[in-house]
Order: sequence, then structure tokens, then C-alpha cells
Amino acid sequence: MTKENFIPIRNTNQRQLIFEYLQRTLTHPTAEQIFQNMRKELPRISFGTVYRNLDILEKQGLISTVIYSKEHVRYHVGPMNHSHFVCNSCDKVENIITDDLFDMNNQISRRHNVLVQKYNLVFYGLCTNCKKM
Amino acid sequence: MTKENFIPIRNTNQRQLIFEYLQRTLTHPTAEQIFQNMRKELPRISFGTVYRNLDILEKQGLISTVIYSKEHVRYHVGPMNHSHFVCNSCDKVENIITDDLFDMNNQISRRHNVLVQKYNLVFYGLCTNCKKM
DNA sequence: AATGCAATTAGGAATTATTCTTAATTGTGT
DNA sequence: ACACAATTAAGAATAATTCCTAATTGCATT
Repeated sequence: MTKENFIPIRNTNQRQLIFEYLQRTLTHPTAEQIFQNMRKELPRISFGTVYRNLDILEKQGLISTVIYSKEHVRYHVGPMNHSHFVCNSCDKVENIITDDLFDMNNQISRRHNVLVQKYNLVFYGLCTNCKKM
Repeated sequence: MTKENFIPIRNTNQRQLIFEYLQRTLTHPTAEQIFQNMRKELPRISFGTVYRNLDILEKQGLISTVIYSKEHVRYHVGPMNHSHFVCNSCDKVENIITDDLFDMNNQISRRHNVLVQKYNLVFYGLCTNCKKM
């Protein structure tokens, strides 16, 4: 990293609080939900600040994004170490342990001569409750 | 299927031509790209018609959608029998054969007591060309 | 502790993908 | 050929995200 293209990242209160909120929440909130929650602690926060900080936190590798649907991107702390199941009927989200796929990035990288940096795997269907009905 | 909730699907020229376009194209076009291409054959087609017909074709199981990014949903003919790799640098898309994951829907269904109907798996990274630079 | 400056912020406007509304058109069963 | 419901074109409406700008703030260096 040369001096010219090094852009320092400052520790701002907004970014710190957004990260702490993501750490303590168990759901995988949307940007809208994050914005609404941050307003409790930072009444003057803006949507732009939320989006910009989510991007920065993701670039730093501190959070991951999951694309569940075309309408909503979701965020959660830490790297992606599991997948998600979304119920088509009630929109509930479940975490899915997919250890068996752990080595997939390397496999695909080798097989296709590319560099896989991450993957996004989402299952859709009916959850335990909804499939009964 | 009872008589009351049976809604007949008519064979319209627009839907037929959209489907034929998807059959002959090798890329996985976005709704915008589909719209632009259809205008060559149907100069008066509207965006609403494209979206509505893509939904209908997907419900009929004739096409599938892939969510690559929060900006763009992509469409392609037939059921999802492969995954995709998207280059973070040049946005190129490659098809990835993932036969090994074929039984995944059933496995997850059993393990989590849900009904998995489909999955969406996208890999992100650097393609053969871009990783050289 | 004060200063300088670049990174960041709030606020709101702009953009973009998608959905909705409505009157006119068209496919299909009779 | 008719009737009627499904579909269409056209454009307005909605919603998620990005962009713009002037004001603010974190931090390195006095």
C-alpha cells in the first residue's frame, strides 16, 4: 500500500454505534431497520450515513451482506460462515449451517481458474409452520 | 385446482416473443436489457409488460431468476441447474456447474424440517483475466 | 491545548429498479 | 361474430439506494 492511495478510515461515533448495534442484534436487519434503530441513539443520523458506513464496514471485513430478495439487502456481523433459508410464505429467515460447502470457494477457484472471494447462498421455500397449512 | 381460483393464462404475442428471446440469448439479461431488445420486435412494448410476463413465465417454471446484486435481477430459460460466478472487477458472469450440490435442497429440507423449493447461489471474486492484473 | 485539513456528516435532491393504475386492446370459448 | 375476462401500453407512483454540498469533526502536528 503506497502512501498516495492510502485513505485513512477515521473512527466515528456513527460507525462505531452502527457496528455495535449489528453485534448485539440477532436478526439480519435491512438498511431501513438499521436506520430506524440508530435514530434512537443518534436522532439526527441520515440514511446516507448508514449506507456509507455499511459499505465501509463490509470493505473492512467486519460485516457481511446477504441478498435475500431484490427488495432487501440484509446485514450481519462477521464473515459469512453460514447460509440462509427464507420462507416464501411468512418471510421468516433461518440460519443454515453449511459446513459441507466450506471448501467450495477453493474448489471453484481451482476448477475455473478464478479467484472466488465470497459466495452468497440463499434457500427459498416453506418453513416448518407454513408447510403444515 | 378448483374452478374458482383457476385463472387461465392466455398465449399473447408479447409473452411468446419474450420467451423466445430468452431462449436464444446466451447472456442472462436484466429486465432492462430484455425490454430494450424486445423493443426491436415490439416497438410499443412497455416495462410493465416485461415485468409481468417475466413473473408469469417464472411461475410457470419456464424461466428462473438469479439475484446477482442489489441492483440487478437476471433472467434465464429453464430451471436453475447451475450456479453463477460474478467478477467483482469486470462484472462478467460465468456459469458454474455445481452437480455436487444437486441434492442440497433435500438435505436441508430434512435437516431443518422445512420444504426447500429452490436455492440461489452466487460466487463473487476475480475472473481469469482480472486476477492477472 | 490550539490549528489545519481531509474524512465524514446531515439533509435533501436525484437516480433507478420495480410496481401500480387505468382505459384501450386482444385472445379464446361459445 | 360476440362477449368477456385477461392483457396491454403508457405513464404515474413507490421504494431502495446513491449523490451532492455545506457544515462538522477526528486526528496528526505543532
